[in-house]
Amino acid sequence: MKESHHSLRVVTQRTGLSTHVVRIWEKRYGAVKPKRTGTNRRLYSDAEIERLTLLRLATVAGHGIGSIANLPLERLKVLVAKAEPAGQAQSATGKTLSLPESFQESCLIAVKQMDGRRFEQALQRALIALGHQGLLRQVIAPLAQSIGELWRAGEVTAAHEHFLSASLKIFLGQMARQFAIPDNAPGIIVATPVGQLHELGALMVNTAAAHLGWRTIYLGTSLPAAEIAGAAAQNRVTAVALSIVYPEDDPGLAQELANLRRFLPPHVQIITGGRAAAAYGETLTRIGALQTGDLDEFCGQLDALRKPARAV
Amino acid sequence: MKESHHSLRVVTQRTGLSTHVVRIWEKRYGAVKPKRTGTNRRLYSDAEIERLTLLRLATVAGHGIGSIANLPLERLKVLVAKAEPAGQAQSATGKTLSLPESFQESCLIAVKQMDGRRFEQALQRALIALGHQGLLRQVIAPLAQSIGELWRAGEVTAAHEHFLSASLKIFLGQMARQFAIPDNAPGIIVATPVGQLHELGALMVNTAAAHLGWRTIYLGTSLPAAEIAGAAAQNRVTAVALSIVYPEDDPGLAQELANLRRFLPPHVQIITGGRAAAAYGETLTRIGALQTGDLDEFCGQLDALRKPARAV
DNA sequence: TTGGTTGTGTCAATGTTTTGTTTATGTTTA
DNA sequence: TAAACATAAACAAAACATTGACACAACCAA
Repeated sequence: MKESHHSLRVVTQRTGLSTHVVRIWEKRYGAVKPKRTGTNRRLYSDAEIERLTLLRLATVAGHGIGSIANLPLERLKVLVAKAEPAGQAQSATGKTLSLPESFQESCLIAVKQMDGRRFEQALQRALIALGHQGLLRQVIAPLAQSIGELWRAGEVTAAHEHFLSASLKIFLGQMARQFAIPDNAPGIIVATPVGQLHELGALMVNTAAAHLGWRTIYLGTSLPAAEIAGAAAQNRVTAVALSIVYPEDDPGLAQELANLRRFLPPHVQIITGGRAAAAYGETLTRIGALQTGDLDEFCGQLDALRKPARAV
Repeated sequence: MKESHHSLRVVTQRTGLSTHVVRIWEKRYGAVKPKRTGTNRRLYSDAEIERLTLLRLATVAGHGIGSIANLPLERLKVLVAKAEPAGQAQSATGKTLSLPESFQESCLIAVKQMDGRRFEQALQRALIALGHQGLLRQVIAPLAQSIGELWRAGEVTAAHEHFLSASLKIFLGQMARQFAIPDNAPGIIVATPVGQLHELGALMVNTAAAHLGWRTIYLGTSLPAAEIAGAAAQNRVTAVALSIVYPEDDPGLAQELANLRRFLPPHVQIITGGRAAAAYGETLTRIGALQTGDLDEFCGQLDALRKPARAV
């Protein structure tokens, strides 16, 4: 039982709600009842943050806050879980295993059946149980990896892989949009460089950055350096994140990366990640790009970047 | 049990009906009888939402609302399951006072600023004003076309085009999943054949089909014929929709299409559309594929297919 | 054919309720 | 001292309800 306490700022960061809304929900509807410090500052528990997150998801799904603010946690989860699909019936599962493996399992089953609705429900449940970061790291990332292995092993077809990829793209894209990012938040461009067609990694990065409160500008795959730089200048971003996954030996890519560094304003940080990023390590080091091994590390780097990036 | 109560807003999101229609169906035909809050707001149960969903699907299939509004749930399910012949052919009303051009304009502004949030807001407003079909035909389709022209004219960069494409993909994907589709609805696979990398057309088709009450299985781009056929067999679909946009002279594609026809069960209809589809017209005719010029036509063909559709 | 009737979806006007945002003013923290 | 937090009140914008009217297609009768 962790009884950690968080400030309002952390709450807004993690729920995507504004400070005003959090306070007014407390005052008008008693949605949460945070403890106070000796000097009257609010202190939120993890449970309350989860509750606020669920409330936001439910309001996005169309429910009025006034009519759901006092619902018990379980009811909220039910509301959110079947928010998107108007499906009914399947309440039978009963078991609420919180193990990431069980979520991967149910996702995989849905993918094998190519059942988009069930797949999304599984993801939604995982989101509720594990949170945004947990969903990304413990379910989606392993899933994207294992589908490739299953395909090579002949257990699933390319169609299943396509299905997973297409479904995940939509889910991730929509997930990143759910956060209320203030206009003065630091900006980051997310894309893949020319020749890199693998999109999932970029979308995961995009979602993670949005969850940390960054204003993300997602530009998809295979974008030339000049275009990235142009977009960076137009939007005054703090960083550019590139996902490099598949071709490990593209000679043009090294050149492209060097160009990007030259075109970009010097204060804009380049961050790279993905399976094939290490193959271009030398170039990346030379141009001063941060290299990221996994999402955890990426989040840490974003947090570090955030401090000095106050003034826009 | 859980006599959960939902606001009118939730109903519109889950059924795809407008608030006006929901209210008028209640008033004129007593289609549902929602409870009220102390302040006279309507409160719908899950059962009523399901009922309204079925009613919408039945009206789309050609039934007059006045003659089916009072049918018991079971009868409605039967009606929808084997969408009977009745009147058919929804004609487009066409006239819209809030001109679509203004929506295109505000969308374009958001794209030029690469402001994802504003873009989505603009689309959302257009959705409310024009409805699902109107949004697709009068805003999204023209938008996707005009961005290409603007790019060739040098008024926007490739980054803007990427931004639009990435944002639209997410929006369309999410739009398609909002409808409550019964499990016994006829299925359709949506994809693009090998070599066809343009995804937007397929996503629009996917959304339109979902709105018409089809159970869609979206598989993304560049899928080999064998894979499509495999997915079709596994999911017992009624049709396969292919979007063919860019390479107009791919000799492999004709072969691929012929293979698809051979691999598919004979009763599965192939429907093709997209700018470059006509270039393969001869092959398409030979394999008995339906060729679609625009979304309107596509919707008509889906309606026609529904009648003889027999879930194996 | 014409002209009326019916069924159906949409729109406008008006008032109420709900909800998010802003303002004003004072306190705490770094 | 500047930025973040707190409270309360006021403001503004959605969303909702109700009524009445209108547009348009389909159908029917003269």
